[in-house]
Amino acid sequence: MEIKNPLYKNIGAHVISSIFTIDKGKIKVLLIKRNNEPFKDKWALVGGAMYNNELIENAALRELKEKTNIDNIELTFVGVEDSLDRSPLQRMFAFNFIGLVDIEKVNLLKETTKTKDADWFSIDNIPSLAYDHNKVLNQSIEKLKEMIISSNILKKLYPNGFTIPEIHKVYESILGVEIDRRNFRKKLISQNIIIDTNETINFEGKKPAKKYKFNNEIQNKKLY
Amino acid sequence: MEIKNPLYKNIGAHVISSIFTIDKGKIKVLLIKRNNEPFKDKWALVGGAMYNNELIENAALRELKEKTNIDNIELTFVGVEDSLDRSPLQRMFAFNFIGLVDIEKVNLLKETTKTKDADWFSIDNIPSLAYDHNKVLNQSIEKLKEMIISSNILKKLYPNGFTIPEIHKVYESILGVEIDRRNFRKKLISQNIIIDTNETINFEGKKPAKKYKFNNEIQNKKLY
DNA sequence: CCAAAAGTGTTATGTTTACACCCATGT
DNA sequence: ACATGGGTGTAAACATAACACTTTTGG
Repeated sequence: MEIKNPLYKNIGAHVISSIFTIDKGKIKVLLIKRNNEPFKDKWALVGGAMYNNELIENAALRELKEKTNIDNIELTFVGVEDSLDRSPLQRMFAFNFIGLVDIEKVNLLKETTKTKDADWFSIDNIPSLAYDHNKVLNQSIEKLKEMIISSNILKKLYPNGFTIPEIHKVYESILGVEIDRRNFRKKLISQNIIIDTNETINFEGKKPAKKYKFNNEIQNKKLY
Repeated sequence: MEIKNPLYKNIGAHVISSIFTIDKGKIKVLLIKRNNEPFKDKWALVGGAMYNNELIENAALRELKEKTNIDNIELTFVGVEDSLDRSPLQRMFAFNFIGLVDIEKVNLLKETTKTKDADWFSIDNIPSLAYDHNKVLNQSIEKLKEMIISSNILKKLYPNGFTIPEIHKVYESILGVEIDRRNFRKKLISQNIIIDTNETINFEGKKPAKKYKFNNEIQNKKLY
């Protein structure tokens, strides 16, 4: 039994991933430069068209691997775009995801048959992107703000530990507010969210800063 | 320019709405009994197939109106189901929504050409449903739990006011925890989330209870 | 020695939790 | 008059917010 009425089919789907990282205390997103029409030579979020025999999230993971070499990543679903004309070829849904990576651990492919470049962009300096990717990225940034208030994210962004001034700066820049240094530190320590490693590293200051790690026993605690 | 590769198309979409209401202090969901194959005579959430020239949310609103006569309702997107075999006919995404209605204001259609019955079911007594609707409903209930901790929901469920014992019971039953009566009341009043209307009505007790209404000046305050 | 960032403590205020008795009404 | 649910207050624990000086290091 097959559906004959064309009103009910002939839709496709894009999968789009906003991959974020922290680079020297600044939040950045991964963009690729397209090598094919449509939008040839435009920067874009990482993604492509889903095959109709694969699951949405698997399609997003496959595209990520093909176009950037990133794998072993957890994706979080953000939402769907469904304007009728968002793609010039036919109606395409866009399923949007967020991923977080440690920039040190990524072995980024700069070129593939479908991409001619790939790079990290500060989220306050994003060029004009292909398709509706600027809109999609804004939604992903909003979602990231919701996610960052949950302590879990520390583990994904800083698997090897972090300093308090470092994450303090990240929280302020993502949330867009000032947070008192002393209260921020006190909260993370008194609520056992982070653990002192007894090492020190240099972040931005002359004076080295203590290195902490995320406490695995605390799951998903709301920070702000 | 048209996409030729069948790998990229021939997908359709269902839109599914879990419509909740409060009936005598109990949370209930609206189900319809199907009148057509597949799943003829099975209970199901309200929904149907999206046309490929309409927006997802509009499709959900249209199906709601057609099958239950409910309109003028705000839908909240919950998520997507995408298993390859969730529909017997062809691959169909399912876009799932939540809606909240005042049971007093609904003029429910019990029968249409596509439905032979419609009724409200307590969420702890749900029959076996068509398609993957049991799974979808469970996800919607989880989302409802997230939504109920935001004060905004009071306005939608109780546009005409409510008593504190009434919503206390609803919060306990949806969240599945006990909440101290005194502290619950104190929180809502001291944080100006609700306003005394100086009327009283009977809920469950012999003694009439004070009627309150949601304070429109407070938006989206987290309760728990 | 000094500039620049890291580290630290106290107080006041607000929020949350725990807990027990009286009140108004219908039967 | 009594059973049923509605209404109320206080104290302790905890969380948040505001605020300024000292320490360590590289240059």
